Amino acid sequence: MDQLSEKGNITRARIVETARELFHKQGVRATSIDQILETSSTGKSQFYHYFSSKDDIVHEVLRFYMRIVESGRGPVLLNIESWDDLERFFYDHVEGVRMLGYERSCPLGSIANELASENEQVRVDVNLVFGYIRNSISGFLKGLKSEGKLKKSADPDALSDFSIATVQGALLLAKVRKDGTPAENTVKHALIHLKSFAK
Amino acid sequence: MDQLSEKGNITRARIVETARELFHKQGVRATSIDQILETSSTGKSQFYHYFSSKDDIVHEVLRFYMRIVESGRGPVLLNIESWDDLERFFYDHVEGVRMLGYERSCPLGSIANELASENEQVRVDVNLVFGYIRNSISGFLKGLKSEGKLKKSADPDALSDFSIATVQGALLLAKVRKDGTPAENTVKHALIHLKSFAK
Amino acid sequence: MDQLSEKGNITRARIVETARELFHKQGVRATSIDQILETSSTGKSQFYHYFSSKDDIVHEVLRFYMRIVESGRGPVLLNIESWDDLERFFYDHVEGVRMLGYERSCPLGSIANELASENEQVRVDVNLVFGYIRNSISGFLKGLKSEGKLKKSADPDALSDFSIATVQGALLLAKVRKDGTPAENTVKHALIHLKSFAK
Amino acid sequence: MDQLSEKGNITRARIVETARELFHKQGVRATSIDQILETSSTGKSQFYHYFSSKDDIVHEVLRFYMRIVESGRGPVLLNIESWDDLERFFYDHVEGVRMLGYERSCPLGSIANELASENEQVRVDVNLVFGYIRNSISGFLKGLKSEGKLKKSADPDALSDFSIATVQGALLLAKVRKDGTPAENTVKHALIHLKSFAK
DNA sequence: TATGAATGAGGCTTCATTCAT
DNA sequence: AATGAATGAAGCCTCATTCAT
Repeated sequence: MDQLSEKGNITRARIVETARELFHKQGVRATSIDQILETSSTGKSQFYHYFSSKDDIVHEVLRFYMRIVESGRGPVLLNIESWDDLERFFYDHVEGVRMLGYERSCPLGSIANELASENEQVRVDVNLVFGYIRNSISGFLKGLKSEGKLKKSADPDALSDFSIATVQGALLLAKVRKDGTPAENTVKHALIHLKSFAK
Repeated sequence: MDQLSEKGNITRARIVETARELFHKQGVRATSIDQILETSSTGKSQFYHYFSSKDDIVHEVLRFYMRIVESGRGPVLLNIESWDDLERFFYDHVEGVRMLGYERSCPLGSIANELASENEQVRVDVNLVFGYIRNSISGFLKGLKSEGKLKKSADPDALSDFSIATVQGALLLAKVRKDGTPAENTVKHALIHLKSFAK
Repeated sequence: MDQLSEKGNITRARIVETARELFHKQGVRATSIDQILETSSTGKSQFYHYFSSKDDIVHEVLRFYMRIVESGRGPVLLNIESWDDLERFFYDHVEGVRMLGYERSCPLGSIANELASENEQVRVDVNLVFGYIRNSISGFLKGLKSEGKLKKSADPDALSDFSIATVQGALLLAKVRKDGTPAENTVKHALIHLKSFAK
Repeated sequence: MDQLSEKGNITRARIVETARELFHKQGVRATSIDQILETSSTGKSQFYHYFSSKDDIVHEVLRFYMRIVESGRGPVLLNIESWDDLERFFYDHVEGVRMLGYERSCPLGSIANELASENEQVRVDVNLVFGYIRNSISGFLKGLKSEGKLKKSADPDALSDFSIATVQGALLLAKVRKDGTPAENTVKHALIHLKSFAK
């Protein structure tokens, strides 16, 4: 019984993981449920045992990203506690797309871009993740500020948004150029700007 | 004779314009050819009289943006000749998505994000437009530099990439947040950073 | 369980049988997948559950003929072991098209004629069937030869090709004339010629 | 005026010639009117100026073959007046498909095979051509007979049908095998058989 | 005689989803 | 928990044909 349900969880996890990868690689609409099942070697109609619809698995994938982010187990450092961490936050992202040949941008940004206008749930889901990151960065900056290590003119929330936007734009530009240089330039200058507020 | 060919061009232009609008609103994959034809009140299969495939009309839409950009007739100031122009470049973009209720991001960025990985032509097309804008900005900065009005440490090309990326990221963030504030914060700081190189 | 899979197989077999009949009656290109499904009372898009494409079902139909030929369950005697068998081989074919009002020729020849130039798989598939028949006839003739019952000048392989070609030509002529006489004349003379090598 | 109508005739002839070639190469159904017009560099809708329908141009192509046959200007000797002529009749056909890489069979046989069952006009048209050839051969044989140079048992009409059928079958076999050998074997034996009636 | 825009039916194929077991 | 057959709408595209000039 327990074994079975565990097996189920494994199957379910395999489907989510495959979907996540395919959504990132080619987009949500370009990915059919059949392709997810084939790629994950899952028998047809297993899908509707675990998920209620395609929208549902998109939601699950986004929740998966949220869990990754919360747990800190992802490939990108998100728990920002120092200027070095913030630098890693930026460069981890650029390194991430470099490893994929600059053929993908941020998986969350992509999905949001594709679906946010017609699927409010997607927008909210992505917002949650972005919000978490935002809090991580602004928390760090607020800490600095309370320690008197940040200029008074610095607005932690605004600078967090600036950071997230810059990363998103950098990754998109890398994909369009199929080259990491513009992304590196972007994050480099973003960091220079952010650090200009340090005292 | 002239009327006829004009009529044809009108139909064609109507299809392109409708496609452009729908692609921006809901994405390319979410837009069916039938929907383009219905929305533009065009009889079925006129489409393939003017375009060879769906990819073809995507290409045409992107070429349309290129023409808009080259002619300077678009809603965004792209012919950058002063710091004020650069400021307008950033804020025109934010204003553009504000008018659409923050439900869309950059039409070019969206299409690239959705299709660039699987459609090289799309990537190249978007690159052309981005390249034009990049040249416009870096041209301005290079001019400043030759006049001694820009710090020597400033790299015009890198700063152009930074500008484009920030705008793209800002618009995406506006869409995800359904709110213009983060975008405004982003472009504000981008401008501060850019101007920090002025002498 | 068994019933289910049988039900599936039955659906599939029904599709193949209907396709086979329609291909023979009106040609492959003249037969739409929709027509196959309607005629076989199969719900739409069941088709792609069992076959990957139209080419695929053509392939399956040709494989069906191959199985018929190998199993000897077809309406034509193909297991040639005597002069009488060879005679029946010829006359079975003519009788076959007579029953269909001389409105069709050989189903394999038709499909090959229509598609072999653009579909190598079809050519290969038909070749396999023709090759089987060729071996059957030449095997018989070689047997005769080894028993000294065939003139030394007789070339079993060449005479097999001659037999197959004559049958194909006879059936086509019957269709063009909507009359069996020329086909009968053809196979009669083919047999006379073949028997002229008997000792 | 005259020039114009002549120009028209040239356009028309070009369309017919292109259609003839494409029908032979890939079949009638596989050839679209658009393809005919494109291949012949003819503006669209010129077609319906000269022909009333696709069936009509098929008819015209078949009438073209009839005229070729009647005029004796074709690549195949059809005016049979000697055993040598008959031999050439057979070998010209095989040589004809050899030059086309054994990728096509008889253009008339192909069209008949594809359409005769559903288009009576096509059947009649092909029959006319085949009938002409039949008369040519049987005329020769009847002449021989009246001169006492043919065995009494020989039936000129039956042997003509046999000749036509063998050629058709030979060409089809060449196409299926993508090799001329079986066709050569077939016509060789057909000739042996025919000559066996010579006195 | 000539042009090309327009039409609409239909072809092949894919999709998300449900059903029966 | 799992299987795969079944469904029907919809997607992209091609076709033969007609219209307007």
